[in-house]
Amino acid sequence: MSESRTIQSVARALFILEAFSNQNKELSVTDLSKKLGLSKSTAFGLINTLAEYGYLEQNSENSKYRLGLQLLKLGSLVQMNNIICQKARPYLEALVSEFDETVHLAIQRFSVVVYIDKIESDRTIYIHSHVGAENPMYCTGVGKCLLAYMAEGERQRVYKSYKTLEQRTPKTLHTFEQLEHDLTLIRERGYSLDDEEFGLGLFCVAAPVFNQADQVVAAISISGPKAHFEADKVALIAQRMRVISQNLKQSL
Amino acid sequence: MSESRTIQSVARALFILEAFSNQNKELSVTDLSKKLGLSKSTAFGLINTLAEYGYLEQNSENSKYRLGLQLLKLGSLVQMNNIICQKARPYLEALVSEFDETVHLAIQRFSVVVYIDKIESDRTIYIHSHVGAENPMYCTGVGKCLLAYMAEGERQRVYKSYKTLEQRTPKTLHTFEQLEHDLTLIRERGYSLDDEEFGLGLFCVAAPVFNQADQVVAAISISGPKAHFEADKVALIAQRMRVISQNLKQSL
DNA sequence: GAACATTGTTCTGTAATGTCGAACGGGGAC
DNA sequence: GTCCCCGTTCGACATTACAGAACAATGTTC
Repeated sequence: MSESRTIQSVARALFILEAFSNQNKELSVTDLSKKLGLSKSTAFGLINTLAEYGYLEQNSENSKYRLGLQLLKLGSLVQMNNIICQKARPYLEALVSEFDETVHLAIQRFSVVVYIDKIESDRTIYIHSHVGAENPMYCTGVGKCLLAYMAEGERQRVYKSYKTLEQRTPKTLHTFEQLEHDLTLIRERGYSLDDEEFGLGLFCVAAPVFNQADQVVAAISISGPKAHFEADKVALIAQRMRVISQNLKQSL
Repeated sequence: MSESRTIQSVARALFILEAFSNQNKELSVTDLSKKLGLSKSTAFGLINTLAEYGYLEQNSENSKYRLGLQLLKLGSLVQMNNIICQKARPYLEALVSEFDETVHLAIQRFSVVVYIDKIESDRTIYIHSHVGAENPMYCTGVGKCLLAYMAEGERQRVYKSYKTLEQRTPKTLHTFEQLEHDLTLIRERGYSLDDEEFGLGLFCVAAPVFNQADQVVAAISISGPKAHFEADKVALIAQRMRVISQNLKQSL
């Protein structure tokens, strides 16, 4: 839309926040000024403002900055305000306690999925997703679910945004024909499977979440090491998922 | 410190984010411009910038704005980067599953406690705290724990920031003598109790979390309806808490 | 159904504001 | 002690964000 009226200093401040990551937990003024191509004093002004209001915090030992607690507050506010999160939480908890695998709740945003809730199982270690993280749609359980049930026109727009379907593993569906075929399958049985398409050794069962108008608004998934997912267990999970999907529809 | 170099437009943008709350999930441009005393066009520019980068989202139905998913991402990043959260999580989970009451992890920030993690029990409904939320120190289990073990000088500074100790319930410790007495008690037994001091019907057991240098860095608590906390159960909880406190010290 | 009110959004001139470069001051490393 | 590097402050310039009015698009009222 109107990228016209974006306020420079605000945008720069937001870039500063986004410069932080798991790899860069702490950044100095000079780090940030280089990263954004700003003068040190400009960066300092922005950083100082963010710090003043709790969006950044300064480590008193090395005087570097890290993300502040204010973001925790706002982040959890987002989650609480999200009606889908609220309604789905109990079902996610039930899934974890029944199957002891990590569960996710995800929604679509542009051409990717965003995880909006997650409960980890104790016994899985190698899923390093997190709330707020983004992943491609074509190779994840939740993503394929959302693709399968979204409006045709919108799916085409998502497709356009993919130049190619990067083959993350040998099993990744990397042509649009394969993908479309899988989506049909998903619609037929009401749930999606990700059999090492996103990562080797990773298995995932996902199901769509509809609102009362029958539009997909989210997807839930349960994922873990492939070894844990024998055929009959998958069938059981799928059945549970379908029930959850139906129950959730009533309340959305 | 230097409140001097705060950049106006950035500060205003942050105020916009902070205008949202549980009561105000969605706000319009005019709402926000009035709330901040800005012209509509100024507010629009700021809002538009925030929306551009995912910090706000526009509801396509009523064209109002709400907090965006980018905040979810950053918020969860804060939590992940926080070493205390990471280390304490498993213990919190163990507490929930053993006692089936809501647990919190909190740290001090200026003169208040901030909850940095929380796991809810199914059976409690009336604790409406949330991650990122702030509460006073003198009348909460975690707050008193932190007060009890912090450096004398810092405690005095916190005291100074309290004009009076607002008596939230008849049981709230509302004089500094009462409070100091309780803090001594806490140090003696190694845990704190909040017996309807914060809210009627609410009981809470909390314990300090130390780093290896023996400084309090956080506190954990388990809280719920007073009726659930009989004397022998409290004793058991306190014992568990002490063990957790010791174990955590090793890893911090 | 037309007049109205109210909203989000665009436009434009103005001056306040954010920007940069340079300089300051403090803390380690050697 | 001397160096270097970093966070922080200063000052001058012009870029940038600001307010107010105008516009377009909704929804409301009679």
